[in-house]
Amino acid sequence: MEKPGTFILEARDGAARAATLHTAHGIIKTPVFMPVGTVGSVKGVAPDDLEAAGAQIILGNTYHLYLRPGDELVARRGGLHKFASWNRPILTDSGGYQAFSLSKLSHISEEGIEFRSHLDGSKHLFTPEGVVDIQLNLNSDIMMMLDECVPYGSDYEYTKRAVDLNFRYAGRALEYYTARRRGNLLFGITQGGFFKDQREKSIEGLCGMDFDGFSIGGLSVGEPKDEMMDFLYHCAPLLPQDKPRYLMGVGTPLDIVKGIDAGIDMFDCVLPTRNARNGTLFTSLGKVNIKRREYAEDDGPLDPACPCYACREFSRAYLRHLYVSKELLSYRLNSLHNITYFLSVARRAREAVQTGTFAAFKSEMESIYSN
RNA sequence: GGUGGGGUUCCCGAGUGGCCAAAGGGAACAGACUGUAAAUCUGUCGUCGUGAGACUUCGGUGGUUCAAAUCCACCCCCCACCA
Repeated sequence: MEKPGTFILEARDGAARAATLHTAHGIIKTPVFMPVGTVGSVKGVAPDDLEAAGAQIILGNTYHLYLRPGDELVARRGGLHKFASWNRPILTDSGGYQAFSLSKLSHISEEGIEFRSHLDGSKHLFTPEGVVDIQLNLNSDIMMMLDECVPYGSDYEYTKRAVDLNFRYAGRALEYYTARRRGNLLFGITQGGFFKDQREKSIEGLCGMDFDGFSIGGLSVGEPKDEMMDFLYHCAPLLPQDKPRYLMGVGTPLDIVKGIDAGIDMFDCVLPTRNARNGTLFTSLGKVNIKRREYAEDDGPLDPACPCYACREFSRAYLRHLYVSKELLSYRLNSLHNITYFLSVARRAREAVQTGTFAAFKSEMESIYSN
């Protein structure tokens, strides 16, 4: 077994890549989609569901797990893998995104990000160093640096200041971790808002540092889709070729395929699980709002091309009934399906890259989600 | 038979003279959701009309009034208690 962090590029098709990333809990085949399990649980499904769906790696969140149940408590339980009974790789986000999504409860300074807990209002300071410690306690395979996610609409001065601060956060996180390095990987997060020169500066600065991988943060934060794609295609090629590239928080099935097209290897998004709970299912035939009346007497499977338990065993009519009735099984089956589908999109993309048919796969996905 | 309470738009339920096509909730029908404070949120929800607006509606009938879901009379149902 290669040492954690080993990244092997296996195939390329245009800018799209197929690779393997070695971690302490196993090998990740990319492109990969990573289901989000913020508090140490992918909402609605159990680890055996995730394995059945083909999940290689899941996310956890530093901010949430630090607040509850506490990273030290998790450490005493033997780390997040053992605590949550998930033996495959885990990536933890740093909490930087929460400074953005919980901006009314947070304050960003040179020292770090101060939060008021959304649970009880208590104050907490996250520093680049402290966030590494928390993630070491969780023992995540891939740790993310504390970053400042620049909100859409921020002006140039604000963005520039954030990019500079982000650069200093990166240096502190890396220096701190290097002094106590174990088998965990630490990824840098590039920012830059919606100014290309700031994006370029952030990438140039971070990628000069010895991170194990690099991500693009701060996209899909409310900007128009065209703008997101413009920045994605501009930034992805600027990231190092020989390290994993991670597009944070993105996206729809088509976004993911376009991300791969731009040269991204890793994706995470709450969309498959959140939308599953809200009745929107992604299928090989496009988006299905399972609550719609038209499915009330539809005896066919949700997605005839999907091998998941929900599609194998149940009809659209039954899935609609479960959703409308707010049955707990609805959340599980819908989540299981969407996760299975997202994972299959990444897996098919990988196969397409390996066989040199990625362009055809991409246009197939574009036609499915054209409307 | 007596006394008291009640019948409101698909359901529950506010409303006791004009600001009422009628609060609120539910149901129904659509839509949103992108490093999860989200099993959440938004819209529509009498009919016709793009719209202004017009028309119909608060158990029934008749009446009072400029104006009635709201007041009066009678009638029809329902509930509780007493005989």
